[in-house]
Amino acid sequence: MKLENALLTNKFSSESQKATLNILYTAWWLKRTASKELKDFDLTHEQYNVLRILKGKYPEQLCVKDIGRRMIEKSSNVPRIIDRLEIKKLVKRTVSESDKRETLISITKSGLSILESSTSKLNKLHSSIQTITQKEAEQLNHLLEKLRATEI
Amino acid sequence: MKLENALLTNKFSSESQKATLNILYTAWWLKRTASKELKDFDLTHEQYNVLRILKGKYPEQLCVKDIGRRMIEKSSNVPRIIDRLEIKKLVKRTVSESDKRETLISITKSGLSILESSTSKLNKLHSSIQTITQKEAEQLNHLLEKLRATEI
DNA sequence: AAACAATAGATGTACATACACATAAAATAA
DNA sequence: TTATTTTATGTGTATGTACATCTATTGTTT
Repeated sequence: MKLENALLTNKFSSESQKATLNILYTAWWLKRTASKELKDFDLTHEQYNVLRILKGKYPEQLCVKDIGRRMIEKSSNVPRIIDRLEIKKLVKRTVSESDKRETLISITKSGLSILESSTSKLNKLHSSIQTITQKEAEQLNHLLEKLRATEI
Repeated sequence: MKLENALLTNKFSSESQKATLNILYTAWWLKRTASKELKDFDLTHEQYNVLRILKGKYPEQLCVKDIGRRMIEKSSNVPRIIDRLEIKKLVKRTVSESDKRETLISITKSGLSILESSTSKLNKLHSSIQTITQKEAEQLNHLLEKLRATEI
C-alpha cells in the first residue's frame, strides 16, 4: 500500500521526509505482523527479541547490560522484560560470581523450545510475504545505513 | 553505523531478514532523535503527530476516528493522547452536533504556535543530518512499499 | 415504534518505553 | 585503608501500545 493511502495524506514536505514517515510506518507494520504470530506463544515482540539474543550466545550466559546492547530498541527496560520471562520460566537469573553487581541471564530448555517453534512460525510468515529480492534487500540495507550516517 | 555494530551480531539468516531488523532499528533511531528535540517543547513524538494531523486540516475539525486513520501507528490510543494535549490546552474537544457519538478535536492557537516552533526545530535537525539524495529517498520509498506489498 | 445491531469514544489492564533515581558492589583516588 | 567515583541493576513514574469491554448514540429491521 502506498504511504499516501496508509496515512490519508499527500502533504510531504520532501521525498526524504516521506521516507522518514515510510520507515516509521513500515516498522510499525512489521512489528504488528510479527506480534500477531507471537501471540499464539504468549510472547511479545520484545520478549522474543530477548530470547533470540540469549539463544545467539547459548549456552553462554549474558548479563543484563549485554542484552541491552543487542536490543533493537536501546532504551528498552531489560530488567522488566526479564521479569516477565522469568515468571514464565523461559529464562533464569543468577548473580555473577566474578562481579556481584551483574545478573547473569540464561535461557531455559522451555525458553529454547518456545523460541524454536515461534521462530519457525515467523520464518514461514516471512517467506510467505517475502516480496523483495536479495539485491533489493541489499539496496535497502545500504540506504538505511546511509540515512543513519550521523548516528552517534 | 552498520547494523552489525548497532546490534553486536552478524547472525542474519538472510539479507531480507537483516533488512527487517534494519528498518526496526532505523525507526527507533529516527523516533529517538526527533523525541530529543521535542522534549524542549514538552511534546512526545505521538502528541506531535496528532498536532501535525490537526494542522493539516485546520481550521477544519477532525473526529477521533479520523485522527486515528492518519496516525503512523494505527493502534495508537488516540483518546488518551488527546487527553494529554487537552490538559496542556493545545487542543479542544467538542461533541459533534450532527452525531453526538463523535468528539470533534480542534487545535488551539497555542497548539498551532507550539507546532510551528517545534516543526521548525525538527526541520533544521532534519536538514542538518540529511544524508541521502532525493533519488535515494525515492528508491527507499519504493523499496519499503514493495516490502509492504502483502499489507492488508 | 420497539428491538436489535453497529458505531464512536472512553476506560481498564498488561506490557513496553523513556528517563530519573536508588542501591549495592567494584574500581579508583587519597 | 578509607573515601570517592563509577558501574550494574532494579524501581518509580509518566506516557504510549494493544486489546477488551462499557456506554451512549445512531442506524436498521421487524
